[in-house]
Amino acid sequence: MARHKDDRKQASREAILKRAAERFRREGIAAVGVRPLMADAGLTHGGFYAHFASRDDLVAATLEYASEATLGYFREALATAPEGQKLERLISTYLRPLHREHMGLGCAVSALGPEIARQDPETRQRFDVRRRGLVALLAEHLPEGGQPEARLDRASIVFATMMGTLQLMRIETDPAVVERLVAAGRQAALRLATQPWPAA
Amino acid sequence: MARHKDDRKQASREAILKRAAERFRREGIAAVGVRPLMADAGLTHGGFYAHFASRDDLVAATLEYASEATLGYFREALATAPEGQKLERLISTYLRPLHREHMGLGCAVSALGPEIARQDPETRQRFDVRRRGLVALLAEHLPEGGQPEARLDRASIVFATMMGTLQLMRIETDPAVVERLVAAGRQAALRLATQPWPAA
DNA sequence: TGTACATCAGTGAACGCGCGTTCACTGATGTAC
DNA sequence: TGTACATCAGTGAACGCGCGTTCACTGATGTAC
Repeated sequence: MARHKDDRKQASREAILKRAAERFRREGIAAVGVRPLMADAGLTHGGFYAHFASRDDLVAATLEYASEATLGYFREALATAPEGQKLERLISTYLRPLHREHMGLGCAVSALGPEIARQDPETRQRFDVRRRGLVALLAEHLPEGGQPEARLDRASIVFATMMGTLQLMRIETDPAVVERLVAAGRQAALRLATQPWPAA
Repeated sequence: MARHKDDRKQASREAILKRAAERFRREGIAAVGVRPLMADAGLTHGGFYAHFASRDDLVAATLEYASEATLGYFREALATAPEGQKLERLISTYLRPLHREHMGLGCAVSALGPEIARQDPETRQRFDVRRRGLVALLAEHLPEGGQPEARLDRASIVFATMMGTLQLMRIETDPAVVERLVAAGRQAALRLATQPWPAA
């Protein structure tokens, strides 16, 4: 059994993924090269291919890794929220100034949405499993009633509202407008989540 | 007077901007080089610097150009809509399957949001003038009443909802889900735009 | 109208550089006896 | 326990390539007389 060896290899892989997840989100997928990334992880570039088949393979793995981490973060935020305030907690955790600033540690869709849309369908599907996880988390805390599919649609739109608002906050340069966007976005998300949803 | 000469130069500049606006939106800003872009415009790469001080200068000019075009497109769509249906027209023009497919010709925020957020403040501000134009267009067709600032905040959130939904539609690979997102997104945008907006 | 000259958008070779990927190697660790 | 051997993550030089930018040039157009 080569247990310790495998552990060390796994630790290197984790280090690479962690740095990639942060830098891709902060600088954009296209802006981060294999060499600087490996240097960040304390390795040299040649070793990269012991962990990933190609840079594209890394991109897919990193999108999974980042969204898995975000999902975990929101699960934790929910766990510490008092009953009856879970939805509000979810919304105000997502839509806050801190999330605007720390692009490298936040929601991958808000940091990379269009770049993800340009990936091949397989990569998008692997990623989308986690995004659906976050939407499902939202759906669980919507008021009860309605068909499950309709609840998921609704949760998707609440997510779209928060995510879209966060992106606008990041483009905006005026701090006063950013604050107004946070407030208006939270309110809108809460309204969409809780108010009756008429038939189309 | 070197009128004709200036006209020709202006035509070249336009050709470059037009191709850049399309390719940046479709492939991402970082993915399009000066050389292939100039070839697309029927020129060789050396001439680029007769028109732009640098690639960054082109990026800023292109973002203005693309968003100006989108703004014009929506103004036209509004002009042909019957009175009383302008808001619906605006929403269903933005949020439709065609817009999902033609990333290269659509809203720059939906195609490049996070990449725009990474530009320097000056570029973002130049761009934001046009984005505000689109939001103002929305604000004009919100139900009357309320303070102008509050109306703009509201219009911004309606825009964020549509834009966020469009991005999710582009990540989604299942056509059935895409259709559900269009329907739910339109409904949510309309609700946010027309229903009473309680104080925060 | 015809000729000499000036302008300058556009050309394409060349610059240094970083990219993704390959590959012969090294050296620490784990296995066999 | 001690020694010989196998494994394989990690190293770093090298590959061909495209990048943004510069620059000496060309050649079509516009001006001057």
